Amino acid sequence: MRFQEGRLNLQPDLIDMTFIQNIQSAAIKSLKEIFDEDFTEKDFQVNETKPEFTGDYTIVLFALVKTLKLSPEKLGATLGEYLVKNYSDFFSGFNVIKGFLNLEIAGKQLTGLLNEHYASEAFAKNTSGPHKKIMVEYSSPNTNKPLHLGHLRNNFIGWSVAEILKADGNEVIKSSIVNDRGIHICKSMIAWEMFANGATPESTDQKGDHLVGEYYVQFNNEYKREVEGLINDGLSKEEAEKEAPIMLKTQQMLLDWEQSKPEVIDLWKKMNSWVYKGFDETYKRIGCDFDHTYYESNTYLLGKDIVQEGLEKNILFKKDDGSIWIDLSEEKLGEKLLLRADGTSVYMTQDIGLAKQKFEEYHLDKSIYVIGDEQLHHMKVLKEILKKLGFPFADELFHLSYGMVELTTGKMKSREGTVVDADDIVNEMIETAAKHTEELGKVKDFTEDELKELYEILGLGAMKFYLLRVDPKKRMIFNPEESIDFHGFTGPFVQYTYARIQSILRKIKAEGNDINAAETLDSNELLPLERELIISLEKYNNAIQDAAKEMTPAIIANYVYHLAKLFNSFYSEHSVANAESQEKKQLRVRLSIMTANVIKSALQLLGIKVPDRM
RNA sequence: GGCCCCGUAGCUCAGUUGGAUAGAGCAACAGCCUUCUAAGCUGUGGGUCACACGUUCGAGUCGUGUCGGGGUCACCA
Repeated sequence: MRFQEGRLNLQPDLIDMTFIQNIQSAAIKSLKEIFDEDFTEKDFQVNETKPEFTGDYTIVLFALVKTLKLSPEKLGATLGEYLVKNYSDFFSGFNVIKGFLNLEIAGKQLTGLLNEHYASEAFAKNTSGPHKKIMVEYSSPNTNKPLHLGHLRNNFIGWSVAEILKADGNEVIKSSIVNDRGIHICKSMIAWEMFANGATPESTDQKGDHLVGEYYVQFNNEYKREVEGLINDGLSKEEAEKEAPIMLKTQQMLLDWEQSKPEVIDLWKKMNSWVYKGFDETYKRIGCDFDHTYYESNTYLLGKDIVQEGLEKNILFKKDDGSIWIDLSEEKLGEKLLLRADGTSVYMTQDIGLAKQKFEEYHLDKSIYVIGDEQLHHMKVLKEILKKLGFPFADELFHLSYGMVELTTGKMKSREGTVVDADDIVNEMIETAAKHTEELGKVKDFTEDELKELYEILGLGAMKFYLLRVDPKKRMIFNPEESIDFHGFTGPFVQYTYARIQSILRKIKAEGNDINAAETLDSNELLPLERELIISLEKYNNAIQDAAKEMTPAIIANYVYHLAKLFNSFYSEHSVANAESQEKKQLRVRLSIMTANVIKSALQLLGIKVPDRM
């Protein structure tokens, strides 16, 4: 955020910063001038002032007291006076309570911020930023079953983190690796051959991913049945699991696939295409997109040459049976197999190859993997192997791990069919949105299409906000019995605030006012809620930076909720259209426009759209 | 068993590099629509921040230990 030059008598290098950064800089400079002591921003804290005290920002003095050998009260008074005197355009007052120096930001500074930024839709987005090239891999589905609630969390987090990193000034490539081969894919194929009688998405009027998923479940039912039968015939559990005919058939199919047997490849292509079509529909609906899609069927042989090289350099070693390993016992990660005795590769081998390919293809500075936390160990090992193999990019791999979504009734398991299906839950949310909207009856003049669009905006808004407001790394519990709320700390709450602001602006325009009148406001007298709102708007910048640094959309969700909440208080307390004076009206119009812009922008980072009416 | 993560109000979650009397929403209760949309606003009740010790001016936050929950330690992906 920029302060207007000339308005603020800070040094030129202090201009391009947030309020907090400005306060830190001003304090450091003042301390140097008063006491001739050098401090950095890490030596003391600048916080927001707690509501029960007067002031906007607070400098915590305790840490400075030791060095300066002054009482906190004396230091606070000295520094406060100096700051207000020398930065009079920025600070209008101060008070000291115990070790806390509370500072008030000058009203002029706040109205100045409004004047400059209220109409900017790109407010707080970083355009001069680090410009790092970052790949965010997310979603990465299996083609043997439809997406469920856990995948939605992954998709929303991945998409949103990518957008947040863009807003923080980086170039971002969204990618996905489709897990389209392997024994699990063959399971659905075998079951389809055995039980489907040629059923297709068209013949059953079903989404392709759902159809294929059904046969994956059916495989497991049949497998279980066969194993039980064999155990009854006297086989041990292990033997039965190995000998079950359906499993033997599946393993044969995997071999046939690897040898490109035409009828297997044809079936594989056919069933995969059904799934892709289904996925595309879901992705489109939930607003996910990818700049590049990798397919495991193309990448599963990657990494073999790297392993050979590693062997030649003695970084890896060969066991008597010919299998190739890496020794990570120094890192307390044990030994890890990289190539089987028969020369075929494992999951890790491919990940090594793909990591390298990504960095080389895109010249990345950083590669982020949005993957569930059950793979923390795998990703740790991957990173360590790459490091040992001498790849400099190893340090730039980042596993953005997120916790499982669990149900109140227990874990979701695709194999057992105990999942909350992604399409189902999205449909439910949209239906709920429709129900609420109809009950309230505020948009009776909407056309069918307008209503449909509104329901999608609200239903998906509720859904996305619900999954994104929680810190990704924490696992979360979902109660399928209770539908996701539309009141309180929710997407629709924030969307509602936006819609109400649009309503205000419509009214003011309808009265013949120009809401973009060019005159500059110079009011120094702001009411408490007006002050709080501007200060809250200013913090959007911090929210983006923090969210990008921590890679968590939850920071944006919390920020925008608090902003909306604050605006709602302001809304019920003060009138915009019937403000006490023309000047107040102008101020509040700008405040409303800027709030709406920031809400729209922040929700956009979460993949949530805003309605003009609801 | 080894390693990793988590434990904050009845429930779901915030709580910035340690800072002032730990905050929201839901649920409960009480108010507020003749005034820009009540999907809203205002208020009340609700806490041994799992437990113990330690570090220090100060600990929900850092350290050690204990208890409880989860994950992982595949020639699966």
